[in-house]
Amino acid sequence: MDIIISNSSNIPLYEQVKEQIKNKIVSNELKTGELLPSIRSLAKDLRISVITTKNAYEELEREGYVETIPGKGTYVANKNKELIKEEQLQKIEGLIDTAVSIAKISGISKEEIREMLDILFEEE
Amino acid sequence: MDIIISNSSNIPLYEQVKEQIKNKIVSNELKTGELLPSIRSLAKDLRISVITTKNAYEELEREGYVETIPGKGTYVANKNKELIKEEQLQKIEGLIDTAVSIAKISGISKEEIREMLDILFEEE
DNA sequence: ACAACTGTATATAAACAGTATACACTGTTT
DNA sequence: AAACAGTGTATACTGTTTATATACAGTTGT
Repeated sequence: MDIIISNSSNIPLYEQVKEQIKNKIVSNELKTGELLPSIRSLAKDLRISVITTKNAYEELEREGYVETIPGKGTYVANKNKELIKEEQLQKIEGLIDTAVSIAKISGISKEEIREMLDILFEEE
Repeated sequence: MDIIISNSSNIPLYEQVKEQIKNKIVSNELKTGELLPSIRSLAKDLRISVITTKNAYEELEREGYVETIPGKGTYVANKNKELIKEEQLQKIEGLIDTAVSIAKISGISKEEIREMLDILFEEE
């Protein structure tokens, strides 16, 4: 499982792991029913503690993205695809909303943001 | 000074205070040389500790937004306006960038984001 | 000098992030 | 059935971050 974590980031390790796995589920790179790497092997890969990977998996389970069976492993859950898209839309709306707030405060125009959007959408 | 803080937010108190004061400086609601409320009076207003308001002011000073003189008070610093705008632009670019990343992962189109941008820009 | 205001320093408590290690469950191999 | 090698779980500990109370020190006007 290719996950890249940064120790110098201000984002907690378990959250970096959580987000990247969530992304793989949302993008369908990880499909429903698929077995995730064990917390141990993932921890060894990333050179972090077993407990940290466990925390990541626990949060994913709390949010309904995975299901874990003691002694067996952790599997991608059958989460409603429409619900997932709705969550992503809301996340984006939140980001755009703060961006707009900042723009208004500092007198930045809508066109400047539009340009950023155009450029960033092509680039990646 | 009207600042609204939420105890239930996941954002630390000192950071909520810091951001809102920074916004007032960026929007020129607080002008260069102006005296901020004392850490004590602000703490009393917001019903938080003196140390917490002090932490907020310290960070603002570290970022060059204010200057504080022991025994006298804390004043809005004469920070380069162009530099401030540059910082705000970068902050917005970061937000749009993550929004675009999420959109690409979950198959959300540029048009959907554009619509959000239009709506949010009119609303507020 | 004193009173009333400023910011500062020290010590403490609680929550959070990350860890190591010992424990318990599941499945396979013998 | 016993042994083993894999899975997740629970406990206990360390260091950092967030927030606090309280005692200290500088500035100003009377």
